[in-house]
Parts: sequence; C-alpha cells; structure tokens
Amino acid sequence: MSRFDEEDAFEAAVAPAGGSLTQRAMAARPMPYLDGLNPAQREAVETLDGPVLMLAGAGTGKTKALTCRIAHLLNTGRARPNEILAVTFTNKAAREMKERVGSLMGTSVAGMPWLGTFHSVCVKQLRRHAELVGLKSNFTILDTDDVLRLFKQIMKAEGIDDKRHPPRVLMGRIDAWKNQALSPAKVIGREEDELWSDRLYSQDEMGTEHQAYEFKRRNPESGAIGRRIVTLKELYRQYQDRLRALNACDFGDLLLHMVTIFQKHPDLLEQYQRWYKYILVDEYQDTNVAQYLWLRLLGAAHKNVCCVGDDDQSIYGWRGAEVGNILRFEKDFPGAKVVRLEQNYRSTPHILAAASGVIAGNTNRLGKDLWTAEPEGELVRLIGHWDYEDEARWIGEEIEAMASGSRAKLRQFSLEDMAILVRASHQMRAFEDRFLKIGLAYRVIGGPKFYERLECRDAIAYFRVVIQPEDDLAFERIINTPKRGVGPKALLDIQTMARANGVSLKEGARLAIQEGLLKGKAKGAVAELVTQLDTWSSLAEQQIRYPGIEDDEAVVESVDYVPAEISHVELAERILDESGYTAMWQNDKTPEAPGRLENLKELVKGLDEHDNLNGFLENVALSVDNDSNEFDPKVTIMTLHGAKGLEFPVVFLPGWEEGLFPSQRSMDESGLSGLEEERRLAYVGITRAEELCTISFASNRPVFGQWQSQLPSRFIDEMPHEHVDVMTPQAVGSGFGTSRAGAASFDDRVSDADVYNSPGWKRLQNRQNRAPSAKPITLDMQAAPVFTVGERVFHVKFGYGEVMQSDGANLTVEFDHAGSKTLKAQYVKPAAQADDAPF
DNA sequence: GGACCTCAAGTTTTT
DNA sequence: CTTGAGGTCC
Repeated sequence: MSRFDEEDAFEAAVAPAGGSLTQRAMAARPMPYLDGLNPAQREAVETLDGPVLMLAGAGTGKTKALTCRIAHLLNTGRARPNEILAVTFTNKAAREMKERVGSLMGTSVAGMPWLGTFHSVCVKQLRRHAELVGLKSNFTILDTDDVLRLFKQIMKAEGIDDKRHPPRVLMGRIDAWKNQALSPAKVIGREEDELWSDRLYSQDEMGTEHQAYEFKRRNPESGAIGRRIVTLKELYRQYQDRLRALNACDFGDLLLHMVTIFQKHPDLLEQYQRWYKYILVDEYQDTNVAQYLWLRLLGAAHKNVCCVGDDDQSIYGWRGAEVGNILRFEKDFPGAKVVRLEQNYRSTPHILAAASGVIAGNTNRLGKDLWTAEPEGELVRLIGHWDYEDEARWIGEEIEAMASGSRAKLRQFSLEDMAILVRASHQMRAFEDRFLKIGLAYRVIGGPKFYERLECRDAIAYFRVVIQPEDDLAFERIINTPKRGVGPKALLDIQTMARANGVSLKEGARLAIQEGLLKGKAKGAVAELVTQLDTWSSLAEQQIRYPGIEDDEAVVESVDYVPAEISHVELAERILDESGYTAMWQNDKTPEAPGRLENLKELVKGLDEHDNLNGFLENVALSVDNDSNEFDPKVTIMTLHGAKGLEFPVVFLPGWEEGLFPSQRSMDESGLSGLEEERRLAYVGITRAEELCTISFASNRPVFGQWQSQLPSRFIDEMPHEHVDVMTPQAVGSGFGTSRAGAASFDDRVSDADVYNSPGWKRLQNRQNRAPSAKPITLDMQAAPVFTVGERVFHVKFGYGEVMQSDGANLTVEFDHAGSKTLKAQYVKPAAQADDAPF
C-alpha cells in the first residue's frame, strides 16, 4: 500500500499542470475504492488502455478487481456505462457483479454497463439481427431435451440406427463443432463421422453430393437403388435447416450465429466495435473457441479487452472450454499487460500449500505462487474409512460436533459454513441418507432443475406455442397432453399437411381440419385447441416487446404499446386451466400428482417476476436458477463443478479414490489432459476451504453394484505431507492393507505400472510399514473359498451372515445385522475361520 | 393406451 | 445394482 502511496505522490509531482485526462478525472471524483486494493489489483484496475490479462488465483479478489475496474472506467470518464461490455459465464456471477458495481457507484452513474452472460448478451444481439441468419426476432431457444428430440427425428428420417449411433453422442459432436464456431459448411468431414443409413434411397435422393454405397438395385419398382452413407456433417446441416424452419436455435447457435453475422457483415461489426469501448471477461479460462472469436471480433478495434481467469481452475474442458485461450492471450493480443493476482484472502497457508502441491503436478501452466497473510490455522486433514457409509457417518458426526462447538481446538461453525463437495452426484446419496437419519439439515445444490420437471416443461410448451405459433416441437408436445384422443395417426396427418404446405404444425392442423383429413374425436379436439391457441396468442401479443441494443431508459419510455387486457400471470393461469392441463393432474391419482400441481402453482407465481411471458421464456431458456432463498442454516452438498466460485469456512472432500477421483472415465477418454483436468478439479476443491479442509476416502465402495476395493487417490500423495494431518493411521493402514491385497487381482484397469510405481504409492507403503500398529489384513486371495448357499460366513465390516446365493465369485449374503449385500467371495470367509482373522 | 419386459449403460453440466 | 428407454403384448 505504502509503495503505491509513494507512486501516487511521485506521479502527482511530475505530472504537468492540468495533467492527463485520468488525473483530471481523478481530481474531479473521489475514488475511495482504490484504497482497498493491493498493488497487483490496483495495477489491474488502473491499466485501462490496451489488453490486460489478469491471472487471478483462487480467492485473490478478482471480482473486486473487475468491479473496481468498471467503476474506475466510469469514474475517470473513460466510458459511459453502455460503452462497457462485461461478460461472465453464469447468471449468478453477472448478478453479483451488477450488485457490486451498483454499490460502488451508488447512484452517481445513470445506467449500467452491458453486463451479462455470454449467452444473454448474444441473445440480445441476435434478436436484433436474427434475419441475417434466417431467423425471426422472436426465435425460440431450445433446451437439450428439445434438441435431442429434433435430432432424433432427423436421424429417423435418414434411417440412421440410433442403437449403433446414440443421438446424444452424435449431438455431442455437433455441439462440439458449434463450440468451435464451425458451421456445417466449415466442418471437415472425417471417416468416423460417416454413418450407415438403413433406408433405401431413390436415384434422385442419392444425388451427387452423397457417396453411394452398395450401388445395387434392390427394388427397381420403387426406384430405390441402395443405401448410402450419411455424414454427420450432412445431419448437422439438416439439423440447422430444421432449426431455421422452426425459427429456433440452440445454446451453441447463440454464439455461432453472432460470430457468423459479425464475420459476414463488417459494417455491423464496426458499429458494435465502436459501441463497446471496453470489454471485460470473467473466467476466461472457460471460454470456448466460439466465445473467443466473438470476443476477439468485438475487441479488435479498441483492443481494450481485459480478461480475468485462472488456468488452474479450468474444469470445463469436456464442454469445449479451451485452456489454450488463456495460455495464448499474449499472442492474441500483442502488447498485453499481464497482471498476476497472487495474494489469497480466503484460505489458510496450509490449505493453500496443499492445493499448490497438487496443482504443481500439472504441466503447461502459466504458473502462479499464491501466498497469504492469514494465520497458519489447521493442517489439511486426511482420513480413510472402511467404506462409503462409514465415510458419511464420520462426516456427519464431524459436522454435528463443529456445529455444536464441541470439536476440540476448533471454533463453532454454523451449518451454513460447511459444505461437502463430491466428484460425482451419485456420491451425494450416501450423505443424504445419513443426514436424514440423524436429522442434520442439508441442502443439495445442482439436483434436478425445477424447470426441467415434466409438468413445468409441459406448461412451458403451452406458453411457447402461444408466444411462438411456429414452435412445432412445443406443439407436438402439447397436442395430446392432456389426452385429447389425438394419436400418432392424427399427428402424422397434421405433419404431412404442414409439410406439404410449408407451414407450421399449428397451421397444418388448421388445414387438416378444413380439408377433412381429421375425423371424429380428433377433429373436434384439435379444432378446439387451435381456437384456444389463437385466443391466447392474441392476448399474449399485447404484452410483447423486445429490448434492443438502444434500450436506454429514454427509449423504453417512448415505446408505447397497447395495455394488455389481462396480465401475463392471469393469461398463464387461463392457458393451463382452459387447456385442461391443470385438470389432468387434478384427476391423476398417482402420488406425484399433488406435488406437480404445487409446482405448476409455483411456476405461475414465478411469472410475476417477469414483464411478460416472453421474458419468462427467455429466462427459463438461459438460466438454471438453483438459488434457494431458504433461511434455515443447512450444510451444502454439491459437486466440485458446482462449487467453483464459492467458498466455505469448512469443506469436506470425500471419495478421493482412484477411479472415482480422478475419474476413470476422464482418464480413459482424455488421457493425460483428462487427468490434469481432474487435478485442477482437486485444486478447485481444496481452495474452496477457508479454515478447514478435510479430505477422505473409503477403502471399499460399490461400483455398479459390486463391492470393490478402492485405492486412495493419487492426488492425496501430491499434497506436501507437512501440511497434512493423517487422522487415523489405523484406518488408513487397514484400508491400504486390503487395497493392496485386493489390488493384485481386483482391477486390470489400473494394473499398469502407473499406480504402483508412482512415488505416491510407494510413499504410502512406506508410511504404512512404519506404522507397526497397523496390522496388515491379509485376505486369502489365492484360494478364494467356494461357498455354498446356506453357509455361515463372516465379513470384516458386515459381521456374520448366511449365504443366500452364490455363483462362485459373487455372493449374496444376508447378514445378521447389516442386511443383505452382494459382494465378492474373496471378502468373506467361513464363519468358523473368523476367529483367525487378525482383527 | 397402458402394463410389462428386456437390454444397455452408468461423470462433471455455468448457458 | 439401478435406472431409463424402447419394444411388445394385451
């Protein structure tokens, strides 16, 4: 701080009278926010010209720096609010930033910067220029569910076997292309993207574009000449065509379309470039290629791009994030100023050291040395358990003890202060079960989303058709929900009619009725539905307004529109009631029905927060609102991914076992880079903790229903030992003992030198050898005894029991006290031998 | 249109 | 093992 006071004084002394623009502005306005910054932060805030890369380690106050930078831009008169573009990845981050800028600036500045997620900013842009990519301004944003259904339709039409080629996987590849800003035309076809079609194609259909396969006449009469290979690229093109026809786009399109537009219309791009004088980006390490291109295009003129990120916290590689973007920043933006924020204000030195030790195992880092002025605090605690239930039980007890303040050496914590961060969501169940049992209040974050529930999706589909009558996907969803006697036959007729006339399904339905294609019950039902939809649509139209880029206060005021007859909330209620959707659940006798009605009520109530149905739909599409504003203190259970950006005084990190964390799948699919991403995840996990971090693992865990021995995660041994408190050497010892015995046979996946030759593994063995108190458990691996049904057996954890079923290797045992379990025969021994067991 | 059966898969998921 | 999706059979 003092150093900078001096520099200020120096600057003031040498500055010519009148000074720079900055200094004059500084003189004009007090800037108290600068005082709270450390030197690095201050540099990042005050370097306003040219590109800046802020490498901000975990807990180094990057949000503070970002918000102060915005305040500084405004305060120094460098930019008016709407000349600043600030993008984040999550709504939550955007909201937080808005709030903080707001409180920094007070009411002194009119208007806010363009501040939002990549997607929300792109939507705004795209609504203005939709026609340039063949969409209308009121296009629908499809969620993954719709996308998949749409894609399946296309696959089916092309006769692609969805068993051999799972739609999810193919769609995943297309999505990856979009993330790389590759439109269908830009995709370079590869052999593995060639798919078999089971359909027979006519001469015409084969066309010249497609490679004919099996060019033999099978069915001369129909003119079909053979099967063909359909490339994924072709499916991608068709998918995009369908989206355009539906006046819809998916998440990836928001970015892709804008990049396309900017690339094709330099004049327009220039307009935006002039507009956004200063650009700020949060979590830059998570940007994908499309986002990167969008940023680079927008920032090319002024080059005042400030990116904030931490390469060590890049954990979304599997979703297309390119760590390369941040690693390459200085090349992309020549002359960039790189500022490292290395002072951590969050965690104790032990926690920081443990995290640094782990992340040091990664290559290809920009490298930062985090340090802190915090007092030393507790060591990172490590504890091994026999199995995952023990782990959950122990953590539950620890939480209770800490919440009551009875944990020796530790202060009392609120449940709010504590979080359990897991690698995979299925790990959560053990904790939920246990906490339910002992009555510990918890909150799961990241569970099934409210808007993704069946009833919400149905209701939303109604709204969508009302707002956007061309939304065929939504129309298909609701046409027979509730049941109107409109089956596949009637739907097919409508589809045929729609396609023949090149109109939407809703219009197709109208035509089908006029032409007498529909009969009886279906006819009446569809006619009524279409009439109702028309009525609702006209009611809704009175409420529609699309915000554009020029949406300054003044413009908004000047927009006049007819006052709506009824509010959108009332309209929503009417839609759900008149359509019979509410009645459908009221008449439903299943136990879920009341809950679903409750959710519908909730949904309608939530509408109140939006200006109209449109705004609501936009929000549904772009937000995953997981924030619950429950007030009771609760322990948080969430995934490591979900925890990024959060911090807790007390953090538990369970399940640090090879195969689970690092995840076997990550390593199988992405090799070393997969492992490194897992390691970054470990780093993120540890650095969430402010005061106390407890890592644990279980020696036994059921994997797909089979009990398996687990090895402790390699990350455990990457933590410098002097910062780790190994809590129960006995448990660790016995755990490793079985692991080791079991390891020889249990797992061919990791039988490679990899694990057993790693320094970590060797150290673990040494440590175990040095602890004579830990008697190694030897299970007889060579002669796994054969058990007969009805035989009494003994298991180390479950105790005595009776074999109910056996196929030699696997047993189902009814234990006297532990219930029925299925496990490998090698883990139990005849009850008679139990006394020989060394424990 | 619903009940039942078989089969395959089985992480993470800011928008 | 458990779940979900798809197919088949009444």
